[in-house]
Amino acid sequence: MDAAQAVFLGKGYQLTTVDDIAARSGLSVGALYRYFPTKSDIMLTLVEQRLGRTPELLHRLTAEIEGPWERLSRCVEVFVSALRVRHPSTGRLLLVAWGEVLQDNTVRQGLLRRFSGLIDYLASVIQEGVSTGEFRSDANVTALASMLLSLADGVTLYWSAGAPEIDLHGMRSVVLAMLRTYLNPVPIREE
Amino acid sequence: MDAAQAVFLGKGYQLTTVDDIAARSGLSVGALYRYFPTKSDIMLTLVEQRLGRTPELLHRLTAEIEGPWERLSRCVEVFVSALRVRHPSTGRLLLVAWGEVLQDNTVRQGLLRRFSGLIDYLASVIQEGVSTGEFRSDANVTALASMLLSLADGVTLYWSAGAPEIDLHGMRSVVLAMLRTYLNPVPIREE
Amino acid sequence: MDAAQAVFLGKGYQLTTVDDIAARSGLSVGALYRYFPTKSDIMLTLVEQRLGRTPELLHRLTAEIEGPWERLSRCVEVFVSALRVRHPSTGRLLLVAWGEVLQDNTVRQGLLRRFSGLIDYLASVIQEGVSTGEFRSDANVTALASMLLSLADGVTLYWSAGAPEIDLHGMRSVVLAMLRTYLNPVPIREE
Amino acid sequence: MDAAQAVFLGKGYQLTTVDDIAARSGLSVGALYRYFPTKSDIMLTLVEQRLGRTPELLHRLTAEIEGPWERLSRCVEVFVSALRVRHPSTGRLLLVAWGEVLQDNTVRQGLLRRFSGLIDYLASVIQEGVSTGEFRSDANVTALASMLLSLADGVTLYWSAGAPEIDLHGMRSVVLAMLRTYLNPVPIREE
DNA sequence: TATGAATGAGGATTCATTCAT
DNA sequence: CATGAATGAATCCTCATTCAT
Repeated sequence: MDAAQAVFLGKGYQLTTVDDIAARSGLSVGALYRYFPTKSDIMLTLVEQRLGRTPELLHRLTAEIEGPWERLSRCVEVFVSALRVRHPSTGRLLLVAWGEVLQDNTVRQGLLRRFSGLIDYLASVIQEGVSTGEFRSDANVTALASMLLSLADGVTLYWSAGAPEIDLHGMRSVVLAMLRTYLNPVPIREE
Repeated sequence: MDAAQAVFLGKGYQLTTVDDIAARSGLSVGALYRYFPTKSDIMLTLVEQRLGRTPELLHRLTAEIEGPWERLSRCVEVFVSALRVRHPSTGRLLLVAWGEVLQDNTVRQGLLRRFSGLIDYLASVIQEGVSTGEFRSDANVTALASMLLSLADGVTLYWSAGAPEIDLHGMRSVVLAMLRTYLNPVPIREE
Repeated sequence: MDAAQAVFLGKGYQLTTVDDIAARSGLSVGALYRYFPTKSDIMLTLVEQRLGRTPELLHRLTAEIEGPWERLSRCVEVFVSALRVRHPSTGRLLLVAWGEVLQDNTVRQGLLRRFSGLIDYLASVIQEGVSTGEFRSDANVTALASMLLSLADGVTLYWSAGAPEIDLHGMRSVVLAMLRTYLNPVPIREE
Repeated sequence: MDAAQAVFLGKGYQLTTVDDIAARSGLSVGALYRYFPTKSDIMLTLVEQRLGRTPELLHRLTAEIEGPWERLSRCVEVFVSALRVRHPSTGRLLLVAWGEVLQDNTVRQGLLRRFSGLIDYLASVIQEGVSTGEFRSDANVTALASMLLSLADGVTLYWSAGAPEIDLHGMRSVVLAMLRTYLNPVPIREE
């Protein structure tokens, strides 16, 4: 049923009618309202299910990688492949959700929670590198993490809005290169 | 009159009524419709006036700086101070505009045009550095430019949505440091 | 089950949903519909059970009193104590029922039947007094009976709606005094 | 516009659609909502215009009559002729209003205000008779007034609901006779 | 026989847009 | 040129009633 996120992706939240969702889902309006007290709650649920779980998903997909650098670069990979292949619609959903941030506070909370969750995880990955001495010791861990996340979401927005110039692979290389030179001035070259 | 963008910033586009705008602007609804054929056009005009001019504004504020690195870092500075001090409401406007991307194609075009404009300028700045040999020669100029822009807009979104953890100054430092180490592996150290 | 009249008394007929009734009664909606074909029928049954039986109830409570005057004044007493102590909720139910009179013809019939029944009984009581010569011979029996009943229901309405100024006991005294002086100009004084 | 009370009288408040009112009034729904923020407010306005003014209307029609008894009996006359000839629809409106008492508190307040207003006036009329010695000195003025009013409204309800047995003229005579014998034990006989 | 999920017509309300004044 | 009342389609949500299990 939640797969009726399709409708949101097509027209955005406000232009989507509850009737649209009902039609698409095969349910009746009434049935829909049995499970979601409000149109807004459908959106919220979507935000929590599809977007709110991103932190733990990222964790699951990268936690077992050994070595902070490998894990960090894996995060970048995961992001790129999610955007392009795995969950392209999640990117569009993020776009829809951002659109509701000003008009719906629960959605806003949901997005901010996702933000915090991802920051925390990224920060922990970087912090580990710093602790083991693999990354430069003067790195501002939190700032770096929020930078990466803001970048990721900014890319997601443009990508999902269909910006033609976005060269995902080029950007991935640049980011990885920058991270490496910044975090690992010399040693990485030896490996 | 357009200063009635205030209303959009407060409630978002969809929740704002034409009457709201009229009331705030002191005009009558009828008068409003003399100048804008459609509610959507008010938004579009806003997007073009306030957001579409960003490229030339950035150009004006940084073009006279000498030296590619100085100019590039100046861009970062300009961005941070615009967000925090100069045009904080423009950040929120960007947020509102992103919200309409899926529902209003002209708004989408406006945003993408702004994107291209900014990319072009940033790319030209970087390209100059590469050409003069000040920046590493293998830099992917376009990818770097879109990375910076995506980052900037991602930060703008979270900042305008009120994400508490955003440490603008920390991020600025990190970005500058990363850019420097990446673009200028050795020479910068000599300066 | 019918004790779910409680819900009607709280919100009125229209604002009460069948689900409310089901919840309050402990039955399921389906079960409810096994016994009552329609929401309206629940109301109708209530009207008949609780309001329609008023005539025979009044009869039972006063028929054995000897003497027309005593019986008539007993009717007044019964009314007052029913309203205040015995069946205050029946008063509210009458209020609810009156509200449906225009929208539901069966309810209307029910109320009018109750009206006739009570008129008939009151008229018979008065008629007896006239026949035995205890009451003035020129009394308009029916008009007097409907007057008493209209008065009773008018009082019930205001009382059930929570009119603050209603002084039930004062009104009882006035009514009794008026009835006595009117029906029994002189003789009653001797008794 | 308010003449669209016709629709309420026909179907009752709840069964009447805002569209019904609009159609009947010749306005569009939107226009209706320019003047009344809510369906409920239409009703409330009706209650205040048509029912709330009853006290002052009664005052105007009877205040100039000389003599308390004449004025009191004039009140009864006015009531009867209003119900039968002058404002029969106001009677039905009262019926509709009573129906909303439990579901709409503002309507309830309106009715109670009307009640107080009428009580006050009737009480003042009676009190005058008591003061001049024309009425018995031990009369419970307030109780008598509320009795008369409850009676009037009770009659109105049954009359408006179409109770067939209601003999308005008979009741008027009975009430006047009762009032006279009660208030004026002896002197009236001289007239 | 009981359950309660499903139905979907219906209703109050909003709001972009028009147009007579 | 300005005004703001009027329009009415469109939308979210409710709830009496049904019916498969």
